[in-house]
Amino acid sequence: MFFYCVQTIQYKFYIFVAYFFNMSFYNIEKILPGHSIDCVVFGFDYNEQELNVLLMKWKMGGKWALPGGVVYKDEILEDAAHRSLKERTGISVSVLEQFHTFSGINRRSEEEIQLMLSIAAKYDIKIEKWFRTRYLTTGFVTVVNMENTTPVEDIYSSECRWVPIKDKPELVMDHDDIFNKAMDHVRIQLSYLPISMALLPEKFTMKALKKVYEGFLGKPLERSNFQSKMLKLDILNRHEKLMTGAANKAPYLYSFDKEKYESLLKKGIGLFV
Amino acid sequence: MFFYCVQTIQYKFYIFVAYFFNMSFYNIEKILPGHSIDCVVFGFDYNEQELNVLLMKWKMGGKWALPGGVVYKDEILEDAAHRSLKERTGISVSVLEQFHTFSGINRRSEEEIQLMLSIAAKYDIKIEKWFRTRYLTTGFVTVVNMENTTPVEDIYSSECRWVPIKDKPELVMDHDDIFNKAMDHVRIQLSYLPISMALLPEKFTMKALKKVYEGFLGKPLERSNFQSKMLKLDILNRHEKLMTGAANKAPYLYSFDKEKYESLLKKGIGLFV
DNA sequence: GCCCTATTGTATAAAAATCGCACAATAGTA
DNA sequence: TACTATTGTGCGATTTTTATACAATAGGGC
Repeated sequence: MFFYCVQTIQYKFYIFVAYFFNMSFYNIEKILPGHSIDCVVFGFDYNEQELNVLLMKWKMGGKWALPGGVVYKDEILEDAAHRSLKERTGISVSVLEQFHTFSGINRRSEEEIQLMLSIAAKYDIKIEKWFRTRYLTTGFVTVVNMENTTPVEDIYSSECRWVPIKDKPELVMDHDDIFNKAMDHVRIQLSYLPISMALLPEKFTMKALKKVYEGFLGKPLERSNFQSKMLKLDILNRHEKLMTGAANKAPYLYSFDKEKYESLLKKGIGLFV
Repeated sequence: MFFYCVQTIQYKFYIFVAYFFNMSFYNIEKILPGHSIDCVVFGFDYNEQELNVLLMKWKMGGKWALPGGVVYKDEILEDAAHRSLKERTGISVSVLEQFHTFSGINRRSEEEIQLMLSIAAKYDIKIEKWFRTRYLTTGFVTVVNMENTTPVEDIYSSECRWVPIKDKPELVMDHDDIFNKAMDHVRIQLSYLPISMALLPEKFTMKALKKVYEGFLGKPLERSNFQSKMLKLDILNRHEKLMTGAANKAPYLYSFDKEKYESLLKKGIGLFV
């Protein structure tokens, strides 16, 4: 026991697994069985001023999913998350924070298994047992500045792009649960940390910052009070005005003061803290 | 691959593993390989008015550890945590919340492996590979009322008891990291949720409630303001006075109003909430 | 019983934070 | 030049927080 051995499996099955998990034949023996990671990457669309999430559309089955991947035997979960996200979407992020490990017995529904099997039948390989293999997955979350990103689909997905969270489609497996839990996680953090720096471009308007908060909180905030509250935190620098071409007063651009921001992050803004 | 089979292993090795993991011979084939759980159980000592943590002392090696255990193939992590805690310490809790999954490559230090091997040598079995097998573990945390508990060691531990957190000894493997992360988790929760109900007896003094908060926050709070803040939350009922025999004014006893407590828990007490 | 001590419950003033609304400033348009 | 939509800011009213004071009181010592 505990010295698990890989059973003799047909070459075709290897290929199938490689297809499914974006791994070369060589890497299969390097993966840690039974555990995967999934990433919930939030981005802010500065033009539309709304919150987005990074999704990919699986070629096999055509459903949308969070970008995720396997963990290698010599890799911690955090590294697996960074690597997988980069490999599968082309996006590198500096911070990925784990928020929950999902261990449902049947994370794949029976309908999804049947769908996969009907597709896989074309490949003429026995994969039912594989689809029924239990995988735990650890969810990671991060927020990034959409502007600097160009999501690229990998060979196992037909699409990879930002989707406004108000338009989020139903996701595969238990990915909707993962997404919702990520929202909760960020919402709670927002109450005691200003985590919005990574979401916005270098310079941004106060309106955009407010939209970020409203996006996660799911409710409108009072404009002038939000502004004064943020300014009073003393983590913003003011720059030139932004001429939009609209017939109204031009807003100032702001940026985060990195040092002050970091020290406030450490301190937190809590009830007793 | 992915159909893992248990290699032929000597009977003695089975026994050893059963010894180590508190499992009957039969259960060995039912466990999910590679993933375990560990529980950080906080209790409040109403007499000494201080925060404690539930620890067990391993017979093998004599070091202290958090109570933990394996996960069965047909079990989610949450159930595994409840079952393991009950089996290994005799303590049943209503809520166990996961807070982090620890995936370090070498969660067991080289010294610990050598120590275990030197002890295991007496059993005349090859176990080095087993001790080097990688296990991820998910940390769970809960708070309970110590008064109603009687920790009982299992056959693999020489002791199981409450330890004041100020006296916490060094723990095995990465259990100190797990403990610290649990403290952080509760401290953050404390900032937006009154989570102290489970820690205290039915009726308690305001002083005890304050000690709970101070225990997690690690800093003193102002007495009268703490009192008025708590009363203003409107979740406490006041009862008869407690005659301690001390030469001073007797404090009232309080209890949580379950309904109001639950609704406040749902609502939270946050910055924008 | 009478003073003393340590602790508890509460009141309150001062300071700070929050909230709602008003209003001036202004980039562009008609 | 008037008008519109939006932004930055001021400010009083209200609420919350903080620090401190003080009365109440259970028991001990005499």
